[in-house]
Amino acid sequence: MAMDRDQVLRAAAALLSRKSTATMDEVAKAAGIGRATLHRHFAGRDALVKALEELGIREFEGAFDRARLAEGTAEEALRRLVAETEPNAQLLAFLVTENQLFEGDEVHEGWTRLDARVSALFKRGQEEGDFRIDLSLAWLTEALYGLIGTCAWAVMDGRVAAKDFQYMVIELLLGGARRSVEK
Amino acid sequence: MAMDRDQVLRAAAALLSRKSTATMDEVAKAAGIGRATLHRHFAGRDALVKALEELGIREFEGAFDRARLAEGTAEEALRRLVAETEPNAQLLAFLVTENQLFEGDEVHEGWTRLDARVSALFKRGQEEGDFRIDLSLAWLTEALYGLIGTCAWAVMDGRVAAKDFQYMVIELLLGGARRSVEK
DNA sequence: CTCAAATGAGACGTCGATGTCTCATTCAAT
DNA sequence: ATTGAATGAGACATCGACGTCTCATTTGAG
Repeated sequence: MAMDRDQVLRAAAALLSRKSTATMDEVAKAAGIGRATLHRHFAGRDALVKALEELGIREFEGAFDRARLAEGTAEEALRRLVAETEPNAQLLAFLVTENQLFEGDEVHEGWTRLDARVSALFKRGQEEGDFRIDLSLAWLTEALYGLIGTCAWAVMDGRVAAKDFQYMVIELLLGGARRSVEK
Repeated sequence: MAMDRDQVLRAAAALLSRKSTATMDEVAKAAGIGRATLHRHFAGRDALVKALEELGIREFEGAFDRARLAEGTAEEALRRLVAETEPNAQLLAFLVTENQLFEGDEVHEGWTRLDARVSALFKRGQEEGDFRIDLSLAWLTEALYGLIGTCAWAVMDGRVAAKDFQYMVIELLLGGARRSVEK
């Protein structure tokens, strides 16, 4: 069975999101190709992870574009963003935890761009009076990634229904657990 | 230099929380003991991780006890819980991501107990009208762990100030990012 | 159909981490 | 001071994953 390089990447992403220590052999099996062919596409494990990172960045830049973060209220934009992000939530979870390992290494420039876009969205929300100003932009950004990743894991483990993903992430992120009076 | 078994465990926890792929040799160095001695304490890497898991469970059971989850409002109890959890937030982050790897293996019974206590706290909050009922108990529990771990990482990376840890976690978890009218 | 390119399966050799072992040294209790 | 236990350093074999290579087979374009 022959697969496009992108299809291989997506299969690898699906596997590695669940089992980040999976062997190259397991990745090849999961992609339905031979290990040799996998090595023909990606020089090694590092190259594979780097390619996954770039796939993720591509996907999320696309998702950010589709979410039209500048339109409507910041809250509406954030809702669209979570919705657009859902298909790649597992990949995000993988990349976020993977990035924890890179200590000294410089962070991929693409992440900086994405962080800046998220941060700008939260900033707009704060300036327009929709979001709290006592939570730092950096923390709101991290919390968004964290909640998406956490919920992706919870869905994988069956603790949260897949259909509830968007609702759970966005409602907790926006409204929190406290029951407010006007609700 | 001789170290107590528990001191070794804490040193290992501190290292592995930041670099989960650290070598047994690195762990030994970090603990200030020889690799042979490390092996005398823990049969192997698996045994070390299992011991770390049990240390974590012990610590968190203690933290839960000190937080007196049954007293006061659920919100107050949750605030105390986050405060008591902070010293071991890195360990929690490590164990949560590590647990993602155990696929078929059964989950440690201690986690089930802890999950039940957190879940019961959120349930109490829902029944007393303090917490929203449209967010499932399982999700609230996962989100608590996720936000603690995410914030622990953010602090390690310097994106969030250590002194803000409790505030950022509890405020986002309870109130969310939205600016509500009565605040 | 023909043939060149790509693939899959497997056989290597390499390397790093692991786990065991030995032995000299240190530590602590007596 | 003496002695037995614990430790640190290092040697050693093992094992798993990796990366490269070969070769028979398949694929696909002409």
